[in-house]
Amino acid sequence: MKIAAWNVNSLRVRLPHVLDWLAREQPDVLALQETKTENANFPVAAVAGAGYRSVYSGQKTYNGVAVLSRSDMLDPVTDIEGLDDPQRRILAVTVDGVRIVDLYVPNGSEVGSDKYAYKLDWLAKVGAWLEAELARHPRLVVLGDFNIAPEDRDVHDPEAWRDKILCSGPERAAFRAWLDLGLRDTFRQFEQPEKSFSWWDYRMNGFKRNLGLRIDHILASGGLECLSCRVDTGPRGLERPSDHAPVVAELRVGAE
DNA sequence: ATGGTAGGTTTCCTA
Repeated sequence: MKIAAWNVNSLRVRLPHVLDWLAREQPDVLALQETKTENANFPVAAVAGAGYRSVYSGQKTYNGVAVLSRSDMLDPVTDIEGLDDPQRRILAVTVDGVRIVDLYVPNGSEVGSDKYAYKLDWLAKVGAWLEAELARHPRLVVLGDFNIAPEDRDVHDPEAWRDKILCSGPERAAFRAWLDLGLRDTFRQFEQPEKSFSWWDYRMNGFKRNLGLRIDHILASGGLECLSCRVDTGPRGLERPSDHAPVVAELRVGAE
């Protein structure tokens, strides 16, 4: 299964990039974040024209997640017990026996802010749900925009970002706690170029100067073998790009 | 400490 995660920062604006990328990369599954599209306006027909089915959980203006797949998607879940959240950030589906959890983790704005407290609470509650989801589904993928750079090597300037949002100790601890549930960061299973990132600020020529962070991730459970994982920086260099690049992994059902 | 850019039922909010 070739699977990818991409924060598109408005699917309406990015639809041409997404359709071109699907045609070129031919993934089995593409998980989108920040679609910023109400369900009634989701571009189902354009996506179907590219050979993909759509499942989505959207809202006006902010957030929004969707999964595009060549195969049927079963048992969609958009809300979890104990998290009464109107923000559309979670979408789980099952494709070919693999449980796929598409997440748009809250940004958190600033360490110490109300949004930061919401982020940490969200991470704890979703983590508890993932633990149960892992017990139900030995073949589990958790992917999307985590808004967490797990380690200093995931940050272009670790000292400037020290204890800042996306890099703070509690955020990194929450990420590690998710790994400790039995998930692997597939990107780090392979040798990677130095300064590999998945997001670059639109400001200050961030992409051209590679002033990025690696905050988009594909985590896989022990029931899945990962054959490769990379960031495709190509779309970030296009005209009118998303500020994120797609992360792509090849998974195979393992022995477990 | 500030600002730069992008998207959105836009004159601020979010990232």
